[in-house]
Amino acid sequence: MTQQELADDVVGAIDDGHVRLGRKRDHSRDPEILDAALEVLAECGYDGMTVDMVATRAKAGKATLYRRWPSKAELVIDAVACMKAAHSSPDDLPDTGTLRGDLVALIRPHSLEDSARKMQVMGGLVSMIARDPHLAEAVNAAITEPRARLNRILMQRAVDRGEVRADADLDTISHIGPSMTAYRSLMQRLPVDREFLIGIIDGVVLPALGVAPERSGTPQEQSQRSPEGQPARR
Amino acid sequence: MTQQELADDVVGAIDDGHVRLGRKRDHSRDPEILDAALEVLAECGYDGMTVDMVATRAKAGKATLYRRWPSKAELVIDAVACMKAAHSSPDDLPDTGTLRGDLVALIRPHSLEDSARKMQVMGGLVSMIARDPHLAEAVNAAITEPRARLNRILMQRAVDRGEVRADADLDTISHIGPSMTAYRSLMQRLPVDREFLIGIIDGVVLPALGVAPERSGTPQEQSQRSPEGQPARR
DNA sequence: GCTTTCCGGAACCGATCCGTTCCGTATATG
DNA sequence: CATATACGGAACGGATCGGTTCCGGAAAGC
Repeated sequence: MTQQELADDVVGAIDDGHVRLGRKRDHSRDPEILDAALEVLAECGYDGMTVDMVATRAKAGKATLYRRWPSKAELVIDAVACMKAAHSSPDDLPDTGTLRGDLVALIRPHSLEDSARKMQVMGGLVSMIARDPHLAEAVNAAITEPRARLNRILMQRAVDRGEVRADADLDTISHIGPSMTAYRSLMQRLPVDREFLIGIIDGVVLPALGVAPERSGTPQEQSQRSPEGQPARR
Repeated sequence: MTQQELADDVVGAIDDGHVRLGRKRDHSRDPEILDAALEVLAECGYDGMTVDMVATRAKAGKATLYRRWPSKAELVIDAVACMKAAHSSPDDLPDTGTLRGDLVALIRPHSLEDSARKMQVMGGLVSMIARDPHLAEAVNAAITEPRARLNRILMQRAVDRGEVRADADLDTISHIGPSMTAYRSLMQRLPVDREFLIGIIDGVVLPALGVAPERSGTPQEQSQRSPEGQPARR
């Protein structure tokens, strides 16, 4: 607890990547552990999650976890923070020429699944967010902000193209999707599927941006055109 | 759970208000207890709330609570269910002549405060909602649905007046306010004030309903009075 | 005034969980 | 092969909490 731990924290000072892990902890198993933490977090929520569950699922010992993180809270904060990593790759930015096309292009099975998982994690953390500003910041930086930023970028591009009104409140509008998705998923417990999201885009987001509801069929009129992938109009 | 409880549930059969509380539990202190439960729930969340806290705050003994409710979970469900009572009074239905006026009229200090409290309770229950369908139903019936219905009624009236498009998806649009309020309050931890709500009404809800912003220069400065004959609806 | 009933308060029990400690072992170094 | 290190696993200690039991006393009924 004293000299022992302090000595452990002395870095080996040689950083040639692979050899000489010498003194300091190597963190090589962090990803598995953090992933397991997120998994349990999504399933059981913060209070329902136990450190043993995480250790077991990561096939690690509880001691290993406590050698690396000082407490359950810090582990969770780290796990949340690491969600941001898998994001903001440039191919996540579609460019179909129209804002509607871009927004719809974001709806893919992988995206739905990823978003659903994030929502579950968020749901499990809500009650804790209210009491731990540090965690609140982590959630905001890892989940809330990236998602809104993505929308904001697409919308700003549309503004620059002259496709939408320049005076629209993008800060507010970029949160419509996340808000209604979270509410539907966590509070109403209804499925967040492609149909729902397209309804939001056509029925809420685009109108808020002053984009006229193009084309005959209003969103409500089932586009009996083709139930699955819409015929790529271009 | 068996004969004992069944016998207890036999009512004294005399309902002259004050005398002869005979066999059944009298429930006279239920309101204080349920209110205390909601208070603690809002502050600490479901898992952070202890039965002792509720008892202490209601100036009751823990035993009294367990005489009336079989478990913490049932107590919480009852507490949530009783939130619905204070609602749906007819004076909660403003009638200003325009939808925007009605929606704005709903924003009052009391309303903001009441809504904030409900959000806190909801936030404390989110992780539990995911795992207890019974509780999920209670939350939906007591919080989610009443709020959306109120919006839906006002909007439907506006539709009947011809103020908004008849083909708008009121089911979706009536959830915009609650969704964005919950997200802002619980996830982003930003204040839900009058300014924010008016921004939602003018920037999101009314545009989604096809009501042109009455404010200055926008694509079509259509007055909200003439509903623009829908081109061949249906 | 006496009895009955219920309530508030406190002690109690069993289970759970965080965080720590200990140990046998697998792996990497030399 | 010998040594050192960290790891997985298990057991432990302390604290908390759900739920139960018990008791002194207050209030209602006779």
